[in-house]
Amino acid sequence: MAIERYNPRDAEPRWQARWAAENVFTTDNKDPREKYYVLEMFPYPSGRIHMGHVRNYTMGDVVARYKRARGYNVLHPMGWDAFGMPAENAAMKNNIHPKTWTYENIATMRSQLKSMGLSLDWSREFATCDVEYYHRQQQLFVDFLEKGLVYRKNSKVNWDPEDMTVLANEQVIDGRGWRSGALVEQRELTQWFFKITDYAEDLLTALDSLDQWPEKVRLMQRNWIGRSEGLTIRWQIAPGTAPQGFGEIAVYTTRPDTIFGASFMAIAADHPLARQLASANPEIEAFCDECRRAGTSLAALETAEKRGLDTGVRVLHPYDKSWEIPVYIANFVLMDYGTGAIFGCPSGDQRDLDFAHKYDLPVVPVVMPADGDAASFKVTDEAYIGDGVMINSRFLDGMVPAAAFDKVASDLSERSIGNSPQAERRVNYRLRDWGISRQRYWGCPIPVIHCDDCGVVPVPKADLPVILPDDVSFELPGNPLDRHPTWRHVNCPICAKPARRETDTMDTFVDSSWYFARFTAPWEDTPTDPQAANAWLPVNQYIGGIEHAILHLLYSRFFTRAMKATGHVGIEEPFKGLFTQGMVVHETYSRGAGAQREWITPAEVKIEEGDGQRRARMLDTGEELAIGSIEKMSKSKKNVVDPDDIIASFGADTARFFVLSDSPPDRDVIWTESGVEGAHRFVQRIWRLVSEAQPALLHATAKAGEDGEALAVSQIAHKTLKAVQGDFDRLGFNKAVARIYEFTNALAQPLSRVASGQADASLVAACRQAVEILVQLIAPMTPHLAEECWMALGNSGMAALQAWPDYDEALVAEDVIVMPVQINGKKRADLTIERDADQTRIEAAVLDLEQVKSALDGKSPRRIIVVPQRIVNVVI
RNA sequence: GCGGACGUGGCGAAACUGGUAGACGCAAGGGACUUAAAAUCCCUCGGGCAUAGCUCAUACGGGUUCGACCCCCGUCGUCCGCACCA
Repeated sequence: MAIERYNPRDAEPRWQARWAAENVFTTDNKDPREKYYVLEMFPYPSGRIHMGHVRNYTMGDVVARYKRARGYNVLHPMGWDAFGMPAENAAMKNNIHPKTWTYENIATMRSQLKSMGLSLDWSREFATCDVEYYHRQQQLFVDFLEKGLVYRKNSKVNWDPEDMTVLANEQVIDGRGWRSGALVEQRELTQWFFKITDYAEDLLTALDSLDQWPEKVRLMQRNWIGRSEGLTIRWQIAPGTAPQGFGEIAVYTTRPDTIFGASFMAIAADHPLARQLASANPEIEAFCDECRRAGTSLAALETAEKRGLDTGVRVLHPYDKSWEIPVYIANFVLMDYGTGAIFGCPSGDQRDLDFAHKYDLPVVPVVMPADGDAASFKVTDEAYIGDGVMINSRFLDGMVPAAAFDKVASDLSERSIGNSPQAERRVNYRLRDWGISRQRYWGCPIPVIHCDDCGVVPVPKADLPVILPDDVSFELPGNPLDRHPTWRHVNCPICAKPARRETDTMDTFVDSSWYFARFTAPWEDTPTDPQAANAWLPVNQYIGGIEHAILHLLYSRFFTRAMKATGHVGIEEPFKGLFTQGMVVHETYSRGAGAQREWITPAEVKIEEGDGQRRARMLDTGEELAIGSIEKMSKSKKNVVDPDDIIASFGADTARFFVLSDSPPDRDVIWTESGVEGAHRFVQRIWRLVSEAQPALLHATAKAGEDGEALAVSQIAHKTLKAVQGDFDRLGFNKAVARIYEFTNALAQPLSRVASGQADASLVAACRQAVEILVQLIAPMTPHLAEECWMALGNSGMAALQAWPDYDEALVAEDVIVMPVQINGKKRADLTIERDADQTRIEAAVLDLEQVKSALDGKSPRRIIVVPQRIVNVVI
């Protein structure tokens, strides 16, 4: 009988249509079953989906389908992170409206995602650029404003003078705008900020509770928040050395114990004292300007020389009024950390040491190793930063640094200058407040109005949404909202006099900081339905790229807290489980070299293998190409494989199965043509095995046999079921794939016997049950194939709706097991024995083995180690 | 510089809590079927000696243990994150 090859082009759209028609994946909030929320990071609608999306959404879909089978009420939604610069860039370049561009891209990508057969609840879909969505975001903003979680302040920003816009630090490359190439300026602008620092401590300590997050991500967030404990010390200025009005300088230090090693003080170029001095002294002014310019380029910091300028100002040592210390302006001191001023202890800090050498300042060692000799210990080229014992520090001598820290802290805290203590213990964070103002069109308008009389007035909720105008032009650089003829002119909501709208829009990271909450009730006219949000959140399993380890995931954690403070949710942590998946990478192909190098896309390349050689040739001309390194798929290297092409030639199931195979999901997976073909072979093989045996399986009536081959088939089926279940629980998709391959290999023989009529009724019955289990195991990964097989087996209903089978413990645990027998730690024999055999019985059986007898040669063993059900080791 | 992760066949990788190292897939080689090809099926596949079995082998050098890819110490290498944070 001729078996037709499985045809995904026919089967896949058919099942997708049926799932949609029967609303199989639409989620009901009122469903009483236990809830499970699985979410993948939503895509930016850049134009087309790429293989990274395929991998990300396939993993999430496996979890969703698996959890659904396990009886959960699963929420698995999809949306679009749709505001952002690329739409405006496209508008400027191609004269297409950002809105048109974005929604067209969404339409394309939506149909691409649908062709993957993802079990998504499309009824909850939204884009962040939908008025419906950003309306609610404006409501949130107003609530945050009322709660004091939003404020305005002057802030230094990277300003691109050509494009007339603010750039993020990442968009400044070597001091120039990434688009315009213009030299970036530092500008002071009034910007809106979210008070994320209010939650710094909480965001830090709560990381400990996120035990289903990768340790790596938690560590990155810990470092980003950057907590330090120290002391702010006020140093008095030596009379007559500083301009009027400056009597002291406050310094933040984490090492007050090293105070007797101080040999200079350094302040930032933007420190008030530095500014004051600069205004009266051109030399100082020039130096400060230079420091500011250098600060523009992040990359330059790596190599920038530590430089300083002696201001002539002197401060008095807190413990010795006769000890004067010079004050420098230095290019490495940051105004926005601590107090913008430091004291330098060259012996205990490499940077301070370099500075001291350069400007010939004293180097006094104050900490030495515990076993050191105070008389001879010197710091010359390398600062000593380790623990140890205090020296050259008067009354601190002999203490450990931690004790010296406490002594100085309590000492100076009790003294006062004027009415306040000379020093205070302080906790500092590296984390800055989140600046969200963007001088852009394609973003959520910040809903406030500037009135000359009433100041900054939030737009009343009844007047929301503030809708982006459609009639804007992109012919000129800058923010189109600024030059719109009418949009910005409104009346003040308080005094009704003419006023101006805020024309800045919000950072797009705001949009993605709460979308997961919106999915729980996207129909509400408030940002959330707190009841629904609390029922679904936190997201049980969030899946996305490691590149969002800090920004998006930290902002979302802050936002959830802010939403709790304003009554929109009752929880603090948005994501209970987080999984960061690896990238899809591909070999690169090219011809030519250097500047002439031309990259060739894999679709035009064929690979030849043999005799240990691997060659790449042009498909059409046969020209040999250079095979380059394996890299992330990117347009510039052209090593991109289009998911549409793969789905068209192999089907979605093959693509899905391939991205789950081979590599652990948190590591990069290498896309190879032969690997895809392997996955496709598997899909065809399953179909062939099922359809060849189908006529016989359809008529299986007997009970599965409890011995011989039928038992073996049942055992492997249930063992695989148990193992794959565990793999899915731990997101070990590559292991699940391997086990399913093994299972399939084991079924091939019995099934071919079934197909050719050589199997007895009990084997046929066992095979039928095993095949059904196989189909259910593959259903989360290759759902269309599973439906097709499920139907072929004569079952009614859809595979997608079947409950996960329970494995039979009796079939998983065998009565008789094979234990490896080692002699002196090396495997020498196998022992077949009852599973529950006791120590004595095993020892006796082992000593009876030929290999053991000959090794012992009549002697008795020194020891026999028996690990029940695992291994035996005979020590001779 | 600071912090972290990783290192296993030709390749991607398995190996539970310290218990048979290399499952599974890819590639390769050989064979069957076929006029032929595709598809499919069977065999081999870490190194060495030898083909039964022995021996070496999880980056390298030590250690702990009856037993180490796994734990400890040291060395080398790769990747990632942060980076003037006082």
